[in-house]
Amino acid sequence: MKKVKFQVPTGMHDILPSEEAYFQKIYKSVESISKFYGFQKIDTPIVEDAEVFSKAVGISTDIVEKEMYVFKTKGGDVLALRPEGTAPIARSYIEHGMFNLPQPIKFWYFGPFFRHERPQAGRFRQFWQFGLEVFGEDSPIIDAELIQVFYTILKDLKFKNLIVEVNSIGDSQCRPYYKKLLSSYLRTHQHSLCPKCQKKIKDNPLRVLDCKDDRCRDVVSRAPQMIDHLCEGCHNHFRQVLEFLDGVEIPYRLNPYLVRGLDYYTRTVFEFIEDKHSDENNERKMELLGGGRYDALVKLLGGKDVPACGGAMGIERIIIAIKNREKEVLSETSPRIFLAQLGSLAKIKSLKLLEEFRKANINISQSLSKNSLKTQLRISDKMGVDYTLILGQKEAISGMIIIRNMKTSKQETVLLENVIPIIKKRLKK
RNA sequence: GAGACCGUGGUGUAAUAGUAGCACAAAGACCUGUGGAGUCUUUAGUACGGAUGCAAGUUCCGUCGGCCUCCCCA
Repeated sequence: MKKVKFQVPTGMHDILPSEEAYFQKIYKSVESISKFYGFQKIDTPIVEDAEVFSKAVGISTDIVEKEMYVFKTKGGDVLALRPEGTAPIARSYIEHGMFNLPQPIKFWYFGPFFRHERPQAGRFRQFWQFGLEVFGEDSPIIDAELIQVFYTILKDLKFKNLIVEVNSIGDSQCRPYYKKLLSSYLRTHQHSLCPKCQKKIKDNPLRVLDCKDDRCRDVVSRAPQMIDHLCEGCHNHFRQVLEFLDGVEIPYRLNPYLVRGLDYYTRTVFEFIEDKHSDENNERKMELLGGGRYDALVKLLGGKDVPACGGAMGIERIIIAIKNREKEVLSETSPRIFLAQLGSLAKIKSLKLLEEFRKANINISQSLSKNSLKTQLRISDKMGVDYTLILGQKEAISGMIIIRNMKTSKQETVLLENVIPIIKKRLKK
């Protein structure tokens, strides 16, 4: 082979068969649990009108401002590779008049998303997300149910020590007031903030809250908190969400500094992290999942005034966490039966037999192109099958077949037409 | 967008500036009647471009990638 000329674009990756096992495991888990809780699958295009995102996510957010892949089509449309999943689904909800369907309406999705960022641990330019969205219901039970479904999924994927961080960031009634309060507080302590945060005071004071700079944290720790300034509606809503979470015994932690980077959120916001009770290797906590309520989004995108709530989980991050935790490497389930053949008549009969196995829904492997029995047994051994069927010239002529137990090396000769029922029985043991 | 470190066959690793080697993996043969082993053979590499120098995997510069941090987020 000569020099490799092409390689995957920066920050993107091929999902090779060995990696695919992890995706499949996660997919199966999210699919069955989502379905159980009444979510329906939805897929939207990989690209959308760029304005869908600039309007929904916010024109001044990093995601839209710096990280979106935008291009112009031949027809002149300005499209963007989707950087997140909520806005497109809201668009679809509006476009198809789904507010005329019985509400609430619940969706789940699983697919690739794109952000032009500098890649690093658990962060890619093409990454996969699983997400849930609920439209048309403002009851706090929805917020709690959503958190519970995500929690159940992560539990199903064997996550332990999960902590849900929650906060309420208010709505259009109370947030503007709080923003003013916060920025005037911050302004009086401007000199003790990091330079970046000093700039944020004016247009996005909320972001100062989750700055990691020690100076800012100090100032923030004495700052007024949103939860103390919620309007009555938001306050009640949040209180009920917490009550429901208590009811289902989900471990949560109030984090008054939790704000999200997307503009469309209102009221409840949440993030899931895995609590690494400070092991010797002080791993940074990685956000596995994030979401919240976005009651104003549908209207903002031109629909009716429909409340909604949702969240999304980063598949690659889940996989990293699983790999950190489990030594054993996941692999796709391999067949437990191998068919070895010898001679041209046996080859022909093998083709027929394989088809019978397929119809009987039994996974069977083979290597028809190999002639040496030794080679075939070696291959079957490497695959780790339980039984190898040997169809040689003698057997092919007399209508028999050998079943070899690979563990005990014992073998028996049976009638060819009986082999499937016999194998079925054996596999059940 | 800023910064740190790194880049040798498919993988893992060697090579004071002086013959790019080893192991594993893979393919084939022994082997068309019985696997886990063996023997033999084969495949395959200094990311790319430039500079210095008799000589560069090794030094220098640039590019491209990887990885990690900041930022932000899933």
